[in-house]
Amino acid sequence: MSENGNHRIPRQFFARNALAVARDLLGTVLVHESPEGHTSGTVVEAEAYRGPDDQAAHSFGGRRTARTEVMFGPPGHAYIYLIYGMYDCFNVVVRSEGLPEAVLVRALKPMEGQALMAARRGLDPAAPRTARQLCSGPGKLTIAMGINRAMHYGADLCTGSLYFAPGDTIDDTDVGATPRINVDYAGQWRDLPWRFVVRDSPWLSRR
DNA sequence: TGTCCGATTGGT
DNA sequence: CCAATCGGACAG
Repeated sequence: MSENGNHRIPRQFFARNALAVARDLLGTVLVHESPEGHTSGTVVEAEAYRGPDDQAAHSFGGRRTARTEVMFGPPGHAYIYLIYGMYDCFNVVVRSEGLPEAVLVRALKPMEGQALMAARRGLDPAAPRTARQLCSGPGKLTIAMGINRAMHYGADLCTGSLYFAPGDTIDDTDVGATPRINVDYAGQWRDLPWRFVVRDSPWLSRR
């Protein structure tokens, strides 16, 4: 369907290190214009992954395989991977070609198309607690937004139907930084505060 | 080819 | 706390 005023955040925005992009992605709006309908949500939680030095990153050690290939390409494309054999996680490739960095989008505040999101998630759209469960985790938001690896791996987020649009500007005082979730295997990188959140947002992952 | 395990989630 | 579930990474 047609858009009114929404425009895509330009590739230049993503051509920076993962920490800067993860922080600045807070407040922007992830939009997916899919055949089934239009959904969108404001980013409230994102994590930075910096390969090849970052032991938590899939690109650690310069690991370049069919899965991580897109991380080595130009910024502004989707890196999507299957986790635990069940869920797809959505990342934006950042920095520049040859430097495999990415930002994992972990939670959104649902905006447009919440009924469609609930349907995709198999939740009762009328239940009072549903809104909170729609996009409060990386595996949940891909389902709610209709994002999957078959359709979106490597997708150009600056030209296609899946993109980020400008949204709220989040002041530094409203940004929290904590260690990333579930990266206990990452040695000294485990405790780095590379998870950025909108402070006190009710839409974050993990209750 | 075989084995191990995960950037998660939802139920016990 | 724990099972679900399967592709990727790597050893042999």
